[in-house]
Amino acid sequence: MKSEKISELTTNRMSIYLRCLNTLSAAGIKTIASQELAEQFNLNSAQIRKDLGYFGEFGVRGVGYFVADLRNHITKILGLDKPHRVAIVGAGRLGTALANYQGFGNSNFTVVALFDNDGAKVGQRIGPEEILVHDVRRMEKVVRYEKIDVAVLAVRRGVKVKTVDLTTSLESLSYFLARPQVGAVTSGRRNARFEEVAEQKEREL
Amino acid sequence: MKSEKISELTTNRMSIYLRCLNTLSAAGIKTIASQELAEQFNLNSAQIRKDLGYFGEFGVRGVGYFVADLRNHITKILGLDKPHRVAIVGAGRLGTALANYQGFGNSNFTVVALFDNDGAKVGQRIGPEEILVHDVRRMEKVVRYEKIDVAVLAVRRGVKVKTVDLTTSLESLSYFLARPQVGAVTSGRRNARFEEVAEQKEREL
DNA sequence: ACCTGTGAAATCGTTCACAGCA
DNA sequence: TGCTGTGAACGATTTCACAGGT
Repeated sequence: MKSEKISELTTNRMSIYLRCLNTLSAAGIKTIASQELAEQFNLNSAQIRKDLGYFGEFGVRGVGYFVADLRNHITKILGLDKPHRVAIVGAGRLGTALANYQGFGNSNFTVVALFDNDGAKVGQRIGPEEILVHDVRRMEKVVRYEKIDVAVLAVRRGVKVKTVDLTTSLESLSYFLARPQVGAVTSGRRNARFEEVAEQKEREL
Repeated sequence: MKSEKISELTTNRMSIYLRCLNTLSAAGIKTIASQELAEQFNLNSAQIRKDLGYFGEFGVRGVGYFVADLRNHITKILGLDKPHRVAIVGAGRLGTALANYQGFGNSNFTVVALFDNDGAKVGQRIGPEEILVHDVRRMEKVVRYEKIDVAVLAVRRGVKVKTVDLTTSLESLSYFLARPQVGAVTSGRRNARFEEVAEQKEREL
């Protein structure tokens, strides 16, 4: 375990390993070798060992990794054992779909607020959780008050539609959130603390 | 212009350049230097010149690139001057949303078929274009008959939700489709000919 | 015997820096 | 002079290969 900078490529893969470990765990599989894990994603087994090696020595020589054990480690490493409070900026179709999306239900990400600059939308409550749509101008205040630590841009003036893998992105982001000062993002030019989810013209998905 | 393998990173950026050129063109701007273009995306100007350099010499020293000209070149390079016929596999919520999605309207991608293994869905017609839902078992036949050259997986058994940038991905894919034998994908582990859009559990977006 | 952990090598991608042309 | 095109330098990431535990 070295204290190098961790690249986003690595944290993305950590998230993928975690999903695989969850499946293995559910299937009752107790141990797994890097070689077997690698075959699931056609990755090189050395890459998996290297990725894990940045964070510690979790394996047993001659055996492999204990599934439950490694799963716990990665969950901690990615900061997924701590809750995250998410704001969605843009209460259009995509933002609304995200607010309704139950897929985060069993994760530690909770959508706690929406923001929009359309006065007609401000004050509305969206989805089963009745999440309030705030005026964007009140963002700073609401972010502080609601202790929001992740923002998802679901709308912005612009030309592009850009969608990212929400689960991997949020889990990867969680890693960097868990290390306020330490790990600067070494790959990619995006600011890891402000994950863009979509930029679109007028029409939304 | 060398005949090197083109990486997916490059074709992705080509798609981005194209979008920018469309905007510049609409704004009536005639020429652009790599430096100015680079500033739009905080990229290095050499990277843009290098990317373009894989495909030819499109610039004029001392001037830059002619917007209309470069736009035409990139459109051709990405194979976007030729139509693509898209099938969506999975007629669940996401697949239906994609079939309804008008965002491809002015592009050369046309959704011509949906597939599902749910007998209740087979035979239905989706969206304003009334795209027919076929039985997955007839996929091979329909693909041939409808001359489908791009498939989008909108559903699959699995655990993950994975979303990719549709526009950039399809445009990038188009490049590799345009070169049947030549350019193998050099980066990434996905098969460029089978672009995955989403894998989800039961519930869909 | 098997599989991890990790330096070293190889590969891949980006940026520099400058020759050369308009 | 200004900007392209590109070899060379650099930096980052992946893969090899093997020493070292169990």
